[in-house]
Amino acid sequence: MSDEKPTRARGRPRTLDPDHVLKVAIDAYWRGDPADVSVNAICRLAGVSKPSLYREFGSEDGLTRAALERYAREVLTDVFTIVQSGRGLRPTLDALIDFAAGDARMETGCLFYKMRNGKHRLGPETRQLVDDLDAGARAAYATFFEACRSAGEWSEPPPVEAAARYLSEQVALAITQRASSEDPAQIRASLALALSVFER
Amino acid sequence: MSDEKPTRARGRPRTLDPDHVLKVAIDAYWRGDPADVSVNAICRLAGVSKPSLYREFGSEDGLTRAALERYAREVLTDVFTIVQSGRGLRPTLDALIDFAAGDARMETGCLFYKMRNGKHRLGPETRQLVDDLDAGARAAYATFFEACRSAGEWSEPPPVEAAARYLSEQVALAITQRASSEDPAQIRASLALALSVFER
DNA sequence: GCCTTTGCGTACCAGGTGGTATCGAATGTG
DNA sequence: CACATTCGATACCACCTGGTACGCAAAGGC
Repeated sequence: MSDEKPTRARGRPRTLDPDHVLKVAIDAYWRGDPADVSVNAICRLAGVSKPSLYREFGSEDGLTRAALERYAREVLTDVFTIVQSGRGLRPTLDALIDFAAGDARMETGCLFYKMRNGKHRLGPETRQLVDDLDAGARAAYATFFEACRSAGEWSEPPPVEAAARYLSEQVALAITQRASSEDPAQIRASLALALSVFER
Repeated sequence: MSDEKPTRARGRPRTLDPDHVLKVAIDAYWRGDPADVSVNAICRLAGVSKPSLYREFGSEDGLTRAALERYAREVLTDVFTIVQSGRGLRPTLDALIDFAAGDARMETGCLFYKMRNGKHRLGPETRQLVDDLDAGARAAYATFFEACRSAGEWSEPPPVEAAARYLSEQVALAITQRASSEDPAQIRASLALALSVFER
């Protein structure tokens, strides 16, 4: 493609900073409930006019999708890294517990889970991305259990898909609870209890 | 009190049927997401004018509170009955699993949990009722575990409060998942796995 | 017959939503 | 210089929200 350059600067130079807008949007969506944050609010917070935002992202759906995309790239990556680290069963589960119940970034919950909880309110693009991320996470968990089983670390009845679903939902539950300012210690204890089913 | 009578019929006789309105409201809230059902929609569905509804319930908060109150009286009661049935540990947990993963009424989720999930969107009265019901449920679960411990059926480490929280949240998770049309068999399997921590 | 009392419903309110038409500002190009 | 081109911002759109003012209908009391 020839338009990979920073685009011919012919007309009025742009003052809009899409990166900044996206940061503000992610922060606002993440801190509260995505469904309660309007584009007007984002514009106000980012100091940007509404038409500028719409020129950049096309629609509210485009904005939320871009926000979730970036969030996945910058934050969710860490979870995949943990799961794919190749450590054993117990160390990996412990690392997941640490992340879900301890990581400071999850203090107000997870933007992904917040969007997933209100999936029916999202636009089609964002909803699709949510579904893709969800499927990706479950797949990662499944290959993790598969590896553990191959390594002989785990030979209990639940099939890997069921275990992956279970692990995924327990982590989601724990992180979601952190958004309602519950006691992190109790959240950690509950998650540890839930994941103790993989013990013996 | 002397005004317990059907109220002096002096003026125009009322045609509004609060019972019917409440039924319609509960059904609409329950089927979808309470936050997505407006008073306008309730009025349309119930065939009632908005001022009539406001004369009866005062505000949207009053309506949602009345709906949740009745829902608790008619549906949630069954859960309390199960927990307080005095059966043993395993039978009670199995009955809870049956209810959460099998009961036809939970096919579209639980109105209480739907409201709890979007608690910040509720009015003060309804939110208070949600908190009260939540506390009541946890208390019931706690006394249940206490009884099991006294009966010598259960002597594992988790303190009763932690166990109560855990059980409460696992049941909530299972019922909430049913609202997203997931496979009931998998929901049941996940919940059974989660509650297997109380096994030995 | 009137008058009071009560309830119902139309038609409205202010405020917020996602989204856009339009005009002016700021640049490079001829 | 004038022009095309690109961007930004005001000011608007239709629609929906929770909530209400007000006039009319339907009854009992006198």
